[in-house]
Amino acid sequence: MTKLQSQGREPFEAVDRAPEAQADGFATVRQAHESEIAEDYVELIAELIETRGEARPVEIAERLGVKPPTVTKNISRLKAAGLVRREPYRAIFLTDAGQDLAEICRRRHRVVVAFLLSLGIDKETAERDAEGIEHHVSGTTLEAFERRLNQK
Amino acid sequence: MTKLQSQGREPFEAVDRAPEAQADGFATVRQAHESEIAEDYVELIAELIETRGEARPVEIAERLGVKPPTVTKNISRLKAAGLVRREPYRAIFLTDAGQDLAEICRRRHRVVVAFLLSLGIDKETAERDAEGIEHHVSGTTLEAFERRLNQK
DNA sequence: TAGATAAGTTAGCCATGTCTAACTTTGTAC
DNA sequence: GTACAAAGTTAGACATGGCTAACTTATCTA
Repeated sequence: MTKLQSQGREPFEAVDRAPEAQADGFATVRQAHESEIAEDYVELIAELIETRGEARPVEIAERLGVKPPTVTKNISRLKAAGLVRREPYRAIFLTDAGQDLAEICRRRHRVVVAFLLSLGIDKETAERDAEGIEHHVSGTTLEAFERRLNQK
Repeated sequence: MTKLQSQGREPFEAVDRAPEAQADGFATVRQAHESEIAEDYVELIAELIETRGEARPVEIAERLGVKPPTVTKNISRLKAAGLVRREPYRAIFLTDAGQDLAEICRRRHRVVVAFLLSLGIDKETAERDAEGIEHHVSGTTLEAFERRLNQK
């Protein structure tokens, strides 16, 4: 666990943590990065299927701000991971696992955005920051956000 | 800008954003990833200098949970970026630019941790989540966190 | 139904960030 | 002052996630 907080020289003193705990934290962040792409893709695919009727690479590329070959490559990885189902040159569908993941991500995304908005942050910033923050919000923290949202 | 929120079928409806705004958001996240390592390193180096008197690769490796060669490689990049000063086989020092960045990062880190703690989240989780979240918190959001902290 | 255009893929490049194995340097303890 | 252990570096591999250029497939339209 963590040691006690130190003397309080500064307004918010750094919590002095055990090296392994700190290393674990960074490992968690690195792991989160690896799943971010999968999460962003399934989230976006679910969104596109809902709003557009289907998810096409060209649209995914546009929304993510990347080029089509990047999408092709990443979709293959998603397929290998069992998250999407698809034939070459056709639209992209989510497997059950993909849909479950999308559901979790979209819900988490909405909670984070709503929470930021509740702090008085403007929509554009809330969406922008949520995009990055959401992947690093643990279940515990997400619950805290929801608790705060409900008690308002 | 964003369109208006839609019908509200779900508890938190997804905000329907223009594709370019969304793409910008993802681009911002990708950019943030590129500076994360630099930020983590200078933050940690500043911390080690303060608490241990000097920053050594072996300790950085231990704290970040990576192997020494990884640290060597990343420190070279930091040196190339003008953030650290150092001779091979000797301790690592921050340049003025590195110190400025460290200061900003440490302050942001402390605010994020304090904010999470203020939501009733336990220390270990707060530290862990902050490690990932801090790199994606814009100035606007950081201010909102501080405002909230001060008004308690 | 033939061509043109748009969409999608493949191939191959690059940078990042991790690793292991092997080597060099530093510092210390006799 | 030498030898050994610890710290640090170098070399080289690998996966990820971008890109461009060139090719293939699908679609639409005249």
